[in-house]
Amino acid sequence: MKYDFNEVEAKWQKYWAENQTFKAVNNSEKPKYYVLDMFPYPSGAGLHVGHPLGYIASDIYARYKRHKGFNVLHPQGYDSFGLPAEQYAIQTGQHPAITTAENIKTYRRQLDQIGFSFDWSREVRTSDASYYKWTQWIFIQLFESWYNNDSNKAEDISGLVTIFETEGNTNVNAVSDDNVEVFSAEDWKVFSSKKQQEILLQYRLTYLAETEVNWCPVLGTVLANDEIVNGVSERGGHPVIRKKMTQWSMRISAYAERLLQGLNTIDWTDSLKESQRNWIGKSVGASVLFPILSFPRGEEKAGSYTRAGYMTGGNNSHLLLERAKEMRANPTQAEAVLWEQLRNKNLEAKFRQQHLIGDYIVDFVCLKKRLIIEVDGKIHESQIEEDAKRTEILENDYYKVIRFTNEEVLGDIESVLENIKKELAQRESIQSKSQQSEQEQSEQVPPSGARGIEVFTTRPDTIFGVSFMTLAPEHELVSQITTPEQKEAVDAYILATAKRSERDRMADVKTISGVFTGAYAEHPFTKEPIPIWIGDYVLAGYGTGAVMSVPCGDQRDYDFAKHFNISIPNIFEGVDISEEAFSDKEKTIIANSDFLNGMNYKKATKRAIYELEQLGQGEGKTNYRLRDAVFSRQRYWGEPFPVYYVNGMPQMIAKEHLPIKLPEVEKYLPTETGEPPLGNATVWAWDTNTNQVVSNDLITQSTVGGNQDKGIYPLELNTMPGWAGSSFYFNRYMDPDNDNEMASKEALDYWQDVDLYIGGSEHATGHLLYSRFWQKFLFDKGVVPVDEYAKKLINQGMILGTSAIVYRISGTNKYVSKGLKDSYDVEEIRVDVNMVNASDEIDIEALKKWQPQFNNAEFILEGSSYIVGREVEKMSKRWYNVVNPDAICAQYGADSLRLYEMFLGPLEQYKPWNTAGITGVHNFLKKLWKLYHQGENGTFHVTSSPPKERLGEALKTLHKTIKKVEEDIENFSFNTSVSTFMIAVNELTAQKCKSKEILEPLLILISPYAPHIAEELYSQLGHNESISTADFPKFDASHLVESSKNYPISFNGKMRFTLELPLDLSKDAIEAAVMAHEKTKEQLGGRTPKKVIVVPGKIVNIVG
RNA sequence: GCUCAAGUGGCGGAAUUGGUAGACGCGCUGGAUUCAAAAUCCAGUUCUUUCGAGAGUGUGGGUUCGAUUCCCACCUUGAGUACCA
Repeated sequence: MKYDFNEVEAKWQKYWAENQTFKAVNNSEKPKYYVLDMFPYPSGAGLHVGHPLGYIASDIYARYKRHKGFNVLHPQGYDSFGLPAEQYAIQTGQHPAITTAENIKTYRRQLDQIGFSFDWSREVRTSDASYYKWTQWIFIQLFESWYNNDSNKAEDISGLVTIFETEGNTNVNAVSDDNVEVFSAEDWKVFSSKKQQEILLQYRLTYLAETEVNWCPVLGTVLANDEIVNGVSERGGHPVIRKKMTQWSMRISAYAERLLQGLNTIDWTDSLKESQRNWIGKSVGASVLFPILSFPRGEEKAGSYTRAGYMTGGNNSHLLLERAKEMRANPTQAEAVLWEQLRNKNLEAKFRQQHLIGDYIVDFVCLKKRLIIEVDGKIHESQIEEDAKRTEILENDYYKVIRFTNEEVLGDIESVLENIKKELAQRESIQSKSQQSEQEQSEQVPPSGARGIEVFTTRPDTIFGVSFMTLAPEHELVSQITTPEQKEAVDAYILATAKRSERDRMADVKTISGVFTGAYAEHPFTKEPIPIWIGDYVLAGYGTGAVMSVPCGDQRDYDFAKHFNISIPNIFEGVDISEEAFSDKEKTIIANSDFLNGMNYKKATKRAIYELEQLGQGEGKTNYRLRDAVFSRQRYWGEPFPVYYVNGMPQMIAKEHLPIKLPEVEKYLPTETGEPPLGNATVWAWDTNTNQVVSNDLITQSTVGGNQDKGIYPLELNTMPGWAGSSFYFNRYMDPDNDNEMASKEALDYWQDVDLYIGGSEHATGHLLYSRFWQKFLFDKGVVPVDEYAKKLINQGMILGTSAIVYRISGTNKYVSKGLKDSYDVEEIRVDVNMVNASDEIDIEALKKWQPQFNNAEFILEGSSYIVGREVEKMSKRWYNVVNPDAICAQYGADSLRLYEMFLGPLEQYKPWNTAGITGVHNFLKKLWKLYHQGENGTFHVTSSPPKERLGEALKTLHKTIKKVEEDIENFSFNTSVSTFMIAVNELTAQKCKSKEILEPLLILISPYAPHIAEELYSQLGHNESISTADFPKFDASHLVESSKNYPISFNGKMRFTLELPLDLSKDAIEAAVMAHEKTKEQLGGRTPKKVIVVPGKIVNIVG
């Protein structure tokens, strides 16, 4: 009987499908084991031989675990939302759902033919509404949550609202936007609903915010940081620019520390953990506030300012103060007149002139009554709008603003005063809590201004080494602090920086450039003025966009200081800094630093932070590089948001109305007005009465809130990014058909987490980070039972192509064989690898037919054949080096493909594919088959009564194999177990073993790797059940006990000959036996050895 | 630049509590079988060699009786990240 692999494989694939052999149950006496593959995006090109590598490895492990008595969950599905289907739709008009369904069909066929033991009953597709219902649900959960730093977890937003209602937000320790205003419970209660919603958005774990995003004009969408490679889009390599847009974001930064710490609890590869650590980018140090001295050195010293006191200006208060001073000195005529009346407390209220409130200078103010009086001259139209805005902001802060014109004041001062009196009488004394605390706070700030430049540093211990500060050119303070003399130079520099693209700036790191702003900051301890520079080596996007420059301790600062001749004070004991900066923390001893003198890095850091805190000018701080993740995409083929807008504020659709299905559109391109593709949908409005998606015509937006408001509102036009659906699919597999929950509690509690996850390392900072984030969130909310979803993760390496190259003699149609090419001037041309055999000879007839240019070509051969050149590179259509698994399966069978992919090399390694080598494993399978078909004419022949004489040897072979294969699988060393099988089969063949006692367990060992042939031979042995759950053979060490050892005898460490000796010999007896041996004497040539090393059971080494 | 991998025959690769380097397979060489080819089987295959032997795991040092394995320095390749303060 011949090994007809095609027939055998088809037979068993059918059997497995019909019997649902690999269906997992959600409860079992057996222990559970969850083996997961990263589900594929079903691309139009189908699978090439590189794709199944990880699936084969995980399948072997899953099958092995079944043999070991586990209830194994091994599911598969499709990450079926994505760009390529959409781009295909744009080109052809074909609906992405149709393309996707077709591609999935191809994938399924290709996967099936390789014989994977997937439980297809649990298949998920991220683009199915029944699936993305739960993607939408999780989005809503994130929206309804905030991150409480005190409990260190996500909590329900309603709890936050309760806190706001009872005590305002002063004591809330949450992860939120940076610029949240402080308010009291009273404040909160009188805020408009819209304002309340706006505030809550600043706390929610998914929030709508104007953010600077990576916009790709060609793709017409935003991209996440991890979707950009070298400044261009990962897909297609299109340029990417920065652009401000209102987008949904995910507050992943809230989880930065837990994402970092969690890495210590999971068994993932070091390189992958390292990638995530880098991406999170934790740095511990201090934030330090450097007050700004607005004047160049010498003109005015710190401490001589008017106390800012109750003044509440922002970062630029010092400048506004100057301006106010100026205005006070030069009042308009009307202002002067009115001030004359107000200053003398004629109205029994204290007024202040040209006073700073927030970021505004108001003409007159009575702080006690919060009444502001403005006197306007002739105002421009344009200013009316700004004044209105200003009034609104001030009124939000409980000020009342009244305005008079110059004419009114000058013409009829009495009635003006009368008006003011009236207003004063109506205003109660207001001294709100927040105002009080504001006052207290500002009383404590240093005299030189309420604010300054905040920097982040990891080396607060070097603070006495600061000799200048550097701001990013984009820093918001730059324009405010620059002195008139420096303005021109600074503007020119900013312009020059802005012109350079991100890429240029990255590429050119050597050129040192920067400009002095003319302004100075004050050192927190020495109170010395420090010049403030701008330079493009400081990045606006990291930390605060400003650094305290310590040239003696940081090479970039050092280079900058050298270049611009700034002093480089040395604050390190016994260190020479004449050539370069000294950045070693370990050896640091601080000097010339007042109270830090003599301390090491650790001590000095602690002390410096303590002293800064005493001054109120700094604190210990941890900074993370991880940014919040933008969650909106301007695409069609993605999950729609369960969101509609009332008054511009986002509203969530209740869970029971999910899923919100993707609407039909005419065109998949952005609309003419620049809206995302969903802007083309005509039925895309939410009816809050019927809770249905309805026609856009019904939207009554113009009368929102009014009598005509029918409760029908526009839906969100963006869709979710690719990583949304893949961030929880591993949980969904546990209970994929559940329509009421993402997965039932029972299913989640039973399966818990993934025991083994196999996939590519390219997802290190994308999918693998986002999914950990969602898992932790779901854990906080009590949805899932564990906060890390994958215990162990292995990255399979990539299988590379081996391109074939022919050499055309330049300017001719002649092609020269590889060995002769050096005598000619040639061009390399890649040709289809499928025409090349194992000896690198190309099939010339096939080549002639392959492309017309070869039709009449002339070939200069080596001997009788044309040898091609080889190049290892990524498998890709453009290199003609793609090998299709369909062809391999047809020619050699799935078992051969599986074995060969494993045999190529270690799983994690990148390795080239060369189809030629597959004959080796294919021959092995044929030999294996033969081992069971040694009867007449190759009929099946296995005996259950063992021939005594050879069974001992066969048992040794078997148990050696059991031991090795078991170790190999546990260590994911699949390549070596294939070798082990070959050795076993070679040995058993040599032994002419026909015994069932040996050949049956052997099949179980092989079955995870080559399941089809194993099933077939197993059934021929008389079994009616699938081999898949047969018990894994038990290793018995007693079969491997040896009585003697073939000792290698080495001289000075070089092995010269071997000597067979009994294992129970003593050290001395071994030495005696070796020394007595003829060859030993020969080697020594009469010399006496200095020393003889005997390691019983291992080696003998003779020195001398 | 930094971080993490990795460097072994013509090729993919094996071997690490330090103990016979090159398992297994491809390719190649020779032979058997065949009219011939395919297929199959057998033998050989790290390099050099004066056939005694000598050298050899990226390079140079070191530790050791003994190093592919441990230590130091360097080179090369791949991956990630990048003026991260």
